[in-house]
Amino acid sequence: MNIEIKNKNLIISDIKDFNLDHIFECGQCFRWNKEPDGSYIGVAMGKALKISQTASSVTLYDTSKEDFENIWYNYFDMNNDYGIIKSTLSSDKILKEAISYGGGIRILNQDLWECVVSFIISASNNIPRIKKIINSLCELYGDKIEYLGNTYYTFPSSEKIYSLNLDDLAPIKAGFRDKYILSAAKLFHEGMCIDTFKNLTYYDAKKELMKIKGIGNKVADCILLFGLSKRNSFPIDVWIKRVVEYCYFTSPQSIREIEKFSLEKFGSLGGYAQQYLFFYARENKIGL
DNA sequence: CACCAGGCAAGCC
DNA sequence: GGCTTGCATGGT
Repeated sequence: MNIEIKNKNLIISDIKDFNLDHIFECGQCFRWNKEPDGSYIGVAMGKALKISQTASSVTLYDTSKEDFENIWYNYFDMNNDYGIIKSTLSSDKILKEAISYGGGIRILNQDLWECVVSFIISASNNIPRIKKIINSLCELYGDKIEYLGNTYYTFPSSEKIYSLNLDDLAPIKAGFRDKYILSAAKLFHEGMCIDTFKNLTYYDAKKELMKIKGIGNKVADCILLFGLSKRNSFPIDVWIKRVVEYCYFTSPQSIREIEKFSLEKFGSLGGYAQQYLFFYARENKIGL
């Protein structure tokens, strides 16, 4: 990986296993949008960013070396060798096939609080509407950012949301999930934070997360994977259930069975496997 | 009109 | 433990 600054833009050359469409369309994040020119603009970790890619390089617009090193390097999981992960998973025929479509996926290291709220909103919902609800929440209660001549909004802090009530949240149209968002804000107000989970095992961290109303088995797994770097986590949603049943079984399976399957098959790489399979299924490569 | 969408909580057995 | 039902809202 090679870095240079040119006209305030930060350009990365010699970067492998990195594809913006794969990264942003594999269901792990909700605040990145594709522009007509193929670039993406999003807000994360309190910063706005436009990012584009050619065959040989990635450009982060109007971005300092400090922001790259302090924020985006870790956010895009650049200190992680996906070549090894992919070759290990490719010993499985199905995964090898899935990786041939989504080989540029990277698991983003996202903000814990944003993950908690975003995946509470994701329950029994569809991705376009999840994005819409989160965007409304940010426009209403986030902080303004000016970037490249446009206005963007940060994800509102837990304290900001703690100061709100159900009527305040009504405009974002979160439906029955609004009260769960407030319950999460209450626990964070009472001290829950990234350090709460620092030394916990996957299972204990999951139990802790599920103290929040609105966080069950699947939502907890998403937060563990994207917000707490628990890469063995294998979130099982309707898509993953379908693709696993279709590719590895001949009949419907319980969630328990699929969890057991993931643990035995993918082990500590479960999270990566889940992302490749999700992208594979969503891109409709197997007619699900 | 019914049915579904990255599920979950509560209530039942 | 596992199974069923109601839940807000918007799209097909």
